[in-house]
Amino acid sequence: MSKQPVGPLTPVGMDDCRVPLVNEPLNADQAERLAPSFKALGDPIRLRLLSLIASHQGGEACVCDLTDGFDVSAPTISHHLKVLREIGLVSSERRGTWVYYRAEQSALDLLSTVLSVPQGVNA
Amino acid sequence: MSKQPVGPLTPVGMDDCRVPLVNEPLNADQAERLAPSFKALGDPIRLRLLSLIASHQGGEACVCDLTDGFDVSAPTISHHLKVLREIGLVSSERRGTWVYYRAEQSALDLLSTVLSVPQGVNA
DNA sequence: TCATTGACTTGATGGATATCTAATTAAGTA
DNA sequence: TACTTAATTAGATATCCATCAAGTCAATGA
Repeated sequence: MSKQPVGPLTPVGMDDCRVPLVNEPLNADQAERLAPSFKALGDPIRLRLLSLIASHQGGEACVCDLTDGFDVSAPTISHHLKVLREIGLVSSERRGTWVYYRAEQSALDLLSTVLSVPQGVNA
Repeated sequence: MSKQPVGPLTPVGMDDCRVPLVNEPLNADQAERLAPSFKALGDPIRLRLLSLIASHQGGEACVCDLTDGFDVSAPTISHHLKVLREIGLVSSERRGTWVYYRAEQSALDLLSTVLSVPQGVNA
């Protein structure tokens, strides 16, 4: 119980991270909360899955729409979706036989902001 | 020679990646070129180093300015700086006794764009 | 030339992780 | 109930990676 399992990105407690990292140095705490999200994006399969989900009609996609076009097994896809879900980059919902994944745009937006380079920084 | 060591982000050949991943699905090739950069950001120490460098006076920082405030050894810092440099997120230059690191803003900007969520996407 | 300081490289190690097969759960249907 | 399909979990394995101690390289100065 001494080390919590890296909570999700969206819910709360990340507001102090919604700042470009070029503006001021991240402190250790902020860095440790942000890094796992970037790590989750650091796998090509997860990046493609997220992009597939986020760009899909209606902002969500069924797992059955995601398994094609990858050279890995279904359990591996499932594993990567779990990583994305646990970090809060996507959410999932079961509807009947199928499970649908939805991209969490606010989480994406936060990470985008962290990496953004505001005009006129460090001329 | 069959598998190149994942080239840097900035130089060239990344222009086709400068698109929000919510706009259309990343293809396998794009994902494999982008993922290593996010992976590089996926470590809290590297995130802090990058932020320290990027936010430092003049847009650059000496290694001697970076080693304090971390709980890891100097070789470990050096290792993380190398990872950031080889992926193209920072560049380095020796001036006399000291080595200075500079953030590559165009690389940061590219990654920020990839994660950005344009208004009105997937209502 | 030798000593000092800054930075990096090397080599080893423990822990994390991507992947698979096999088994399991969940929902629908004959 | 039994069968089928969708998706996940469990367990095993091979690889990757963060870290450190020790050694090396580079620049400066006594």
